[in-house]
Amino acid sequence: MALSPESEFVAHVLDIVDAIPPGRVMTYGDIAATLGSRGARVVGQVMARYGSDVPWWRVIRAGGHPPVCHENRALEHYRAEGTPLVPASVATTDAYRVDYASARWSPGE
DNA sequence: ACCTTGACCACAA
DNA sequence: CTTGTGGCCAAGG
Repeated sequence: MALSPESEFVAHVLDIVDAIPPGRVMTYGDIAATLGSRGARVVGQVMARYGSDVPWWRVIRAGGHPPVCHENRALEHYRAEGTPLVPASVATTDAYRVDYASARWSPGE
């Protein structure tokens, strides 16, 4: 449910994600802000439904970690593209996290 | 017009 | 670190 394939929102989101260069990432919130909306969740839903055709691994959450159920797949892409990663400490449940401070990208850069 | 669902975000304890 | 709470937006029922 939610979001029609013809929606401008979907087209815009996919366009932005597709424009993210290798080794760079954006957060759902940043994409939403770029769209002029604060609907970070809507962006997530677009990814969930239409992300199959787009480099979704370059879209991460605000904390620097990829989608909860896709961290393993995303990691392979990150290694292949040379995305700056930060190895997590042994005491944390997170296997890794993206160096968001260095890898964050803005459209038109 | 109201309620439910989400690959979310930020803050507080 | 973990939970909880509230807020955000779009579409379906």
